Amino acid sequence: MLSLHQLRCFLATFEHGSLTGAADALGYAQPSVSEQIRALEKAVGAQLFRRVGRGVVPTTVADELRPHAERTLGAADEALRAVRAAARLETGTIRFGMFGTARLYAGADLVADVLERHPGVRVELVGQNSTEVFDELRRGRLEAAMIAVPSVSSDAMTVTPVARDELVYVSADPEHVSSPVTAHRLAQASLVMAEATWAAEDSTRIVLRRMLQETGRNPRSRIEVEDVETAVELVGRGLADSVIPRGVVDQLLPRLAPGAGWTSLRPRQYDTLAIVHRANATLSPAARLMIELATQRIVALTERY
Amino acid sequence: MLSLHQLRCFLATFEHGSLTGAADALGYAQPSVSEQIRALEKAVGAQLFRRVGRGVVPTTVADELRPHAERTLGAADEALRAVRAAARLETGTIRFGMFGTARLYAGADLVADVLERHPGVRVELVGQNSTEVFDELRRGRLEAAMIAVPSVSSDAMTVTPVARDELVYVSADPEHVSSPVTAHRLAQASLVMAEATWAAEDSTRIVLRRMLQETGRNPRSRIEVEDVETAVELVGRGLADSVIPRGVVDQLLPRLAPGAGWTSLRPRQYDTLAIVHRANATLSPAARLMIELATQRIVALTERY
DNA sequence: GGCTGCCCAAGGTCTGACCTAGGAGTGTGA
DNA sequence: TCACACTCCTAGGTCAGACCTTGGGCAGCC
Repeated sequence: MLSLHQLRCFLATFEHGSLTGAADALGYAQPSVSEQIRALEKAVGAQLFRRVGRGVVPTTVADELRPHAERTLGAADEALRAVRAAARLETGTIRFGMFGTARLYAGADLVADVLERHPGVRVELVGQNSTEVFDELRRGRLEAAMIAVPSVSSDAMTVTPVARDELVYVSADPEHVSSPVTAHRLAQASLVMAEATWAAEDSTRIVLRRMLQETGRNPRSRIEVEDVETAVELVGRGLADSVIPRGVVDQLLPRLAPGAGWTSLRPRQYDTLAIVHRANATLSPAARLMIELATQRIVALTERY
Repeated sequence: MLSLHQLRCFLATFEHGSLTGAADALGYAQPSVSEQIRALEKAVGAQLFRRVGRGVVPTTVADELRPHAERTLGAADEALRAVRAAARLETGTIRFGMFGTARLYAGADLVADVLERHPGVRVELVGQNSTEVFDELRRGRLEAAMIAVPSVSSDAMTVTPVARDELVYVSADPEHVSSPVTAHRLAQASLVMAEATWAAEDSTRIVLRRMLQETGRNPRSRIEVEDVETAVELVGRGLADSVIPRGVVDQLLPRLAPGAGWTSLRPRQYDTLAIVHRANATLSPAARLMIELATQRIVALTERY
């Protein structure tokens, strides 16, 4: 069986024209190199050197092999170099999970933070929705993520809360936000909710459903849209009200719904922002980096309230 | 230390998403593959797979490694393929030594013979002069050769005579070739001799010198030229006479010296055409091929006389 | 909750990669 | 021409590691 070690010995021997010289250069005893060459000759099925009194002389078959040996060793070196660079976060890809709305107020800054410290890397922020991200984590396709969880609990996952974000009621009608919104009023509201695809599992809705269960009603939305931006824009046009995280309010309301206002729910409701990864997993440097930077960003944004 | 074996296991695991699957595909037990992956991870200094309940999932570092691993294994395969093809005489170079005049009457045909049987190979017929070729052989740069030797004898070389070629006297003056030329007449002749560079060691001259030693004279040439063609042409113009192998007479006289004639020496003198290679050397298929074909050609040409 | 499938860990065998020591051949210099 | 220097090979011994089998733990599925 062919091996890189044999090729290394072959090249050294070829260049020195001598097994002893090659052995010295490689730091081995001469018989060791001799053995490798013999093994290589057996592997390729042809004599590579003529043993001629003083030293050895490559055959034409050796001439043929040499460029291929160099290419092979070069490719192996390159592989090692590339992987080490990736492991040191000099190149390669950093993949991190993040749910849709969190990405709205921390995503771009987080990516900027990473790129500043590690200019060579690619960054992938994956996941539109918390539960989707959660699933990727369970399957191991994702190492760690920042997600919004209504209740902090899991068995196979380690969930580390880093901040909480209040869910607030937004509306273009000043009367709707003149005082905190109770469960009763919420049940009657005409709402637009984002993340249509994942409606049933969306974290915000789970919170709302739990709130409304006390009144014996089911939460109903009048409009379903895919992204929060659209939802906020619809609120701005006065077509519906919505419930969104407080952080998103600061980020989107001035731009997309300048006339709208907001108020708390009563009782106040919160999404918990947490770092999640598989239990018993040792985290890679890349994951640790992302967790640290994401936490800093989220905490800085949410502790102002 | 990185090894091809590790890369093979890595790729199989990557593709199957499972150590067991990779082990089955490679024909190993699962713990063996597991061990290789662990060794590879240690070698590159990064985790390549997350062990996640059912199966394993490649990390982004593994994504980075994969194309390099494929390139490396591909290059190794290519190396093996190229060398095996060269060893089977499908590609690569065949190098064979041949002295100047022999090449004149067998060279082109010999090359044609080789190319007909092995269309993919390159052919190198090296050596202008017998002694030069002999030296290349001693140094191992050449595996085997057909050379002209005045006397068949050597210590470190195996010399196998395959034919002999008579040395004949050629002249444009019919009177000079009307009867066999004795040593006495030869000593007085005005001669043109080829292979000026190697004058002292040229095989033909050694024969002549030995012949003339009996008369107590030294051979003297009036003209020295590099190649036999020029010598024959000068003979054709009547500027000098010469002594050349009989085979060359048939080949060159009609074309380069149409008016010239030839006669034997008295006593007759011969160059021995022999296959030479280092003693105790096992010959490669390429060398055996060249020896066989060259012998056939030379024998076919010389046995007519 | 049992079953299956997958991984790791432990322990044993055997190949092969390495060493040292000694013998044979060749080229060089006295 | 002889001895020395240099190269290669062979022989025999050590040790790492590549492979195996067996058994245990954990996740996902019926």
